[in-house]
Amino acid sequence: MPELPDVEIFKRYLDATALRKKIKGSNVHDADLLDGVSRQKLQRRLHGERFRDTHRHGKFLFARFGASDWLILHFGMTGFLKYHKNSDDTPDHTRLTIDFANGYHLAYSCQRKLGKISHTDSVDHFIENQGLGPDCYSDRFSFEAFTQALGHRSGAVKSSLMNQNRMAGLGNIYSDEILYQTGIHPESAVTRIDEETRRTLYRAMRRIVRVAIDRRVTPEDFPRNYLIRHREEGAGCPRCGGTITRMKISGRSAYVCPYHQEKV
DNA sequence: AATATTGTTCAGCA
DNA sequence: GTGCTGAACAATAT
Repeated sequence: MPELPDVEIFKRYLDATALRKKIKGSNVHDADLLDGVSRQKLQRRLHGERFRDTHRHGKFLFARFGASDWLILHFGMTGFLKYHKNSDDTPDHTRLTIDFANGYHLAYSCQRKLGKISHTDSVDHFIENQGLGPDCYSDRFSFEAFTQALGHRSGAVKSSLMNQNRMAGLGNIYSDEILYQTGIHPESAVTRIDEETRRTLYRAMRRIVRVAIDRRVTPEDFPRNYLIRHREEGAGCPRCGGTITRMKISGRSAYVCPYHQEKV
């Protein structure tokens, strides 16, 4: 699940639950996921602190504790958070637990271990070092910034939308959705897309991310004519009566309605 | 059994 | 050096 809208929901969840609660301790259950920080260092630093502030950039969630210590969570393909009291409610595949003085725990679960747990004292430096492009849902991400991020790329437009170094936040599901709703074939070359179409693409991106967050990324609550509700081979396209097909682009499955998504 | 799955990274190639 | 593609990574589900 975790693309930008999912991570935004995780951020709000953390804000509504674990923020400002006193941290009694923490436990990194699986050191495989640690990136650039040792288990001892992270556990020692968290001890006795509180999360004071959160931030999201693309698919990364940052939670500040202490003066300038940030816990960084990336959710890979299967990560999520759960704030719970009873140990019975601990999710399967919990890789990190943070224990609060009020008896609650924040669990970070990640079945497929493709997520990352790290630490930084500067979010800006982390974003820089990671080579992340601007957050594609930020107020500052204007149409001009979008145009610049796409650049004059040679490859398929879907690959550029998903390239975190150009703009951060979109993954396989939402890049498909954006292209589906704008009627652009995912293999279209970026350079062949004219300004008017690019503007349509930009607007669709902003709208779709907003709708996804508003609906709490619950697919059943998405409008019925969204691709996400019909994301399987052979499904009927609710916009034109065509048939949804699957194809490989940059090693990922792209779902497309070839009847109304034209290659340009 | 084979193949699928929302993510990133890195080798290989043009 | 640049930029793109596809395999690899891990753990299931179908």
